Amino acid sequence: MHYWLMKSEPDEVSIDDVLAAPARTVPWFGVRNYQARNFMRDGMAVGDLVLFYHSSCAEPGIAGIVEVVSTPYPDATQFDPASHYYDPKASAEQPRWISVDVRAVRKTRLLSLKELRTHPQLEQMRLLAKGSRLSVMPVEPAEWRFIDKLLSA
DNA sequence: GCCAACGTTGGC
DNA sequence: GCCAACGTTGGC
Repeated sequence: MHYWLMKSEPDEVSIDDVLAAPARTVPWFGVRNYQARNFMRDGMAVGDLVLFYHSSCAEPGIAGIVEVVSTPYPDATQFDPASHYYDPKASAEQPRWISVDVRAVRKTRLLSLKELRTHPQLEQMRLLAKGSRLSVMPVEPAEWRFIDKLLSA
């Protein structure tokens, strides 16, 4: 059982969109960074819990919790020339990028980036590291427990 | 729109 | 394999 944080632009896919999807489940597609991909490919398992983070928006922060409900499979958008995420170097025989399906567990209050930065207990969070741009990253169990407490309070 | 930080590309 | 140029991310 591992904990993760994944970033999504709410204009593309928000926590409300996940809640509104059939079976509250959506494919997580569009990851185009090798480090993020490797976390998904090598580290994620069905049942892992994920902080759903809204990025590139007015109030960036944690907006919900989702759960990994599939093993990794090829991201379909890499094969689609019409897609923003098309990758001409990927082929069906040699896919380069993967997706996992995630299901909404719950929407939370918005725990903003600003608030996250105020807690010394979270100083070491990868998300808060200078220059951190990963869209998929692990969360330490102690960090998860602390954040879970903040979200329940 | 700015810009810091980081990743990728491609010539050599 | 180096590294300059370029592209992207993402907060502000």
